[in-house]
Amino acid sequence: MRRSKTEKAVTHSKIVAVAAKRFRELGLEGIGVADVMEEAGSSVGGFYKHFESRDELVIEALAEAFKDLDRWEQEAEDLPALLRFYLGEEHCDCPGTGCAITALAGDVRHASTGIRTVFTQRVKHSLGYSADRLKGGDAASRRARAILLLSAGIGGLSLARAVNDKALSREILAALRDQLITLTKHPLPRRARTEGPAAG
Amino acid sequence: MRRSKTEKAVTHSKIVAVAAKRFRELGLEGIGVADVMEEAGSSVGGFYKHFESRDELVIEALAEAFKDLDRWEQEAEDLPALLRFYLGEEHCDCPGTGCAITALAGDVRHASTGIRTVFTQRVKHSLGYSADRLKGGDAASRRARAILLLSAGIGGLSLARAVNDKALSREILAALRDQLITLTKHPLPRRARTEGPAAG
DNA sequence: ATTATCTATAGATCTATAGATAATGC
DNA sequence: ATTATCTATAGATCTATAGATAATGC
Repeated sequence: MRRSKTEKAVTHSKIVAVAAKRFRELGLEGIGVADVMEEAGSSVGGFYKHFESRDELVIEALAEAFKDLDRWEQEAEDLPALLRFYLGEEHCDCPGTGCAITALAGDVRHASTGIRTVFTQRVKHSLGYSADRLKGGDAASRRARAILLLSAGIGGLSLARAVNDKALSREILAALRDQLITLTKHPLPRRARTEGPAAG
Repeated sequence: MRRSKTEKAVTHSKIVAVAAKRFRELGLEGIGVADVMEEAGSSVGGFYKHFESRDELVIEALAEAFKDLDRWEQEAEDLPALLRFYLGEEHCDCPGTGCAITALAGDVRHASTGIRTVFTQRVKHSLGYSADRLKGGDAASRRARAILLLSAGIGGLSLARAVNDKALSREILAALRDQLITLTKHPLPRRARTEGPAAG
């Protein structure tokens, strides 16, 4: 029954890989430890020799899922190409292998501090990535547009997935692809700075 | 122990009101039937004389929560005013009394068909509302911009709430208020229509 | 007689732990 | 001897139901 240390590491990786997929697909509360272990080819009892708690698995699974983002960022030719993928129908239909920020933003609000911290770091990274690659405008404009692009991408993909109507889902994706790609190239018209802190 | 029919209706309303608040605050799986009943001043056993299932409560609670959206839409002076509220710090800090689309978009993806259908209807309504009030451009431009505004609003608010860093949260809200208000007034520059179906 | 609500609980989860088993690694 | 994994289960949920209680409404 006992395996070697290298085999344990393989088991560990399998568990994290399954979790990284299923948490994105089903939500952070959508699958239990026992089912993750079974899908990884192990049984429940061994779980706590790999992780101190379920939360620790979530944190490792998040880090694992973020590696997909890293890969897409590295491989994308430019921001428009990344957006075409990000707002594409395949990405929309496969949350389990897709962006973990979008898949889990809603759940992270209710999660532990550790989970939220890992998530927050990745959001900061993604904003920096986009801001560095935007065309036109000054640094502040690019930073603001990065926020707009990320927000619209996350919100649009979340909507397209939540909604029960395929035509609407496709329409949302297409409209965002079109407009967000435009926004990578041109800054928005500057408007009079009437913004106070925030309206109640 | 038994109460009159009118009193039962009051009890029913209390249950739905508590659920409408707590589901937005804690997520659709974040609070159980027993706790909702207790907070409404009743006990678990009576629940299924009011609702056929927990799902039915969720559907009624969603409808109740959407009434807040109706009210804001009616009372807002114009779209910029609505956005200043929607992306304001108070709304961000109080999901329990805020927009149910944003609060529950992530959860709805994993919910039953009945829940998703009610949600979808409301998304369609909100898109129509925004499109009707946008300035500039043709109907297609306004429809597309309505999608962009709703997506960015939902995504930005979700991010601002998920993130662990108050400064970042505030920055996201401010950047979106600024840019989305601009987008209510001016159409985006038209770009060459190179969009195919969707990239893989 | 009907029924709105209550207490109590069945049955199905889910996280975490206990103890056994058998292979690794000193 | 140590330990990676297994089976089994404790203990804490959570949805839904059963049966009792007492006030409503015919």
